Amino acid sequence: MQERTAEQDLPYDVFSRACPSRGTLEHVTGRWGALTLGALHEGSLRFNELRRRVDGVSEKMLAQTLHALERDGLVHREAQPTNPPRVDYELTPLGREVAERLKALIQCLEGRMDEVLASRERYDAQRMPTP
Amino acid sequence: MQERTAEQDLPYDVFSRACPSRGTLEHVTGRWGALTLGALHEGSLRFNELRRRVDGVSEKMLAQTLHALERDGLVHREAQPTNPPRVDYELTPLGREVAERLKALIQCLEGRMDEVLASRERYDAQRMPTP
DNA sequence: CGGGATCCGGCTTGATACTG
DNA sequence: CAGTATCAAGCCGGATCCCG
Repeated sequence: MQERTAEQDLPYDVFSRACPSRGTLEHVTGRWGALTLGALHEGSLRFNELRRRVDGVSEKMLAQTLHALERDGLVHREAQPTNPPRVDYELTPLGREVAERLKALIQCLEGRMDEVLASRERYDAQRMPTP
Repeated sequence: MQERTAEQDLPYDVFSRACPSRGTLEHVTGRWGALTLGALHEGSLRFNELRRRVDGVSEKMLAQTLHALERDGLVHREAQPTNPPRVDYELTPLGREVAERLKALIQCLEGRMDEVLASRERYDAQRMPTP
């Protein structure tokens, strides 16, 4: 048996610069990726619904984010050739698993923000006694 | 009981542009934040150990990342005034909880990369029939 | 060893305008 | 409605030099 630092013998290691899993992790946890997956975890949404839900995202970045997530197989795009066009985005089974974990992280953070904010105040106070 | 889109009545909502939780989420899930927390989840590490473990990070970005995580109360910095100096970084209890969730996400992704890669090939093939 | 300060190129991002 | 195209700006991130 080989000596290894990782606890499992997975073929993909996000800590390696060259591993493709790092790119996917960045799509998932990126600024807009995380929020997009979080929003879609609550249910299927159309483009502009998503845009409103993810406060602050631009059209371009939302489109770009959705493309990356669709390419990675986390989001499914359902376009209906009607007029006006209607496009729904929803999570794939894989996307749902990822979003589940992401949501656990987000809720953990949201629930502990008081501690975070308190820590920030302590940190800042200690560094800025008398400017 | 109020009608709400969110499933819980938390005071912090990461979907709002102005909520401080969004900033913390970005520190945690940011390019280097996620990998740094992941690395520290395996145990306490010194600056340059961390630098080697998180393949590709520069001194500046690692320092910057560690400051943000320390300020948010996720990482504890233990400096020993020896010569040469020795500084150890370790997760706080709060940081451990966050890292736990993060690790679940990372391992989920690493374990499903074959699906992701297959999806990418399908996506690319469908868009590039004959350049 | 463990950083801080500075410079600077380029990728990411945000407006805006346009299309189907 | 659901995007694409274009372009300028700005911040990210790397390289370098420095210090305790």
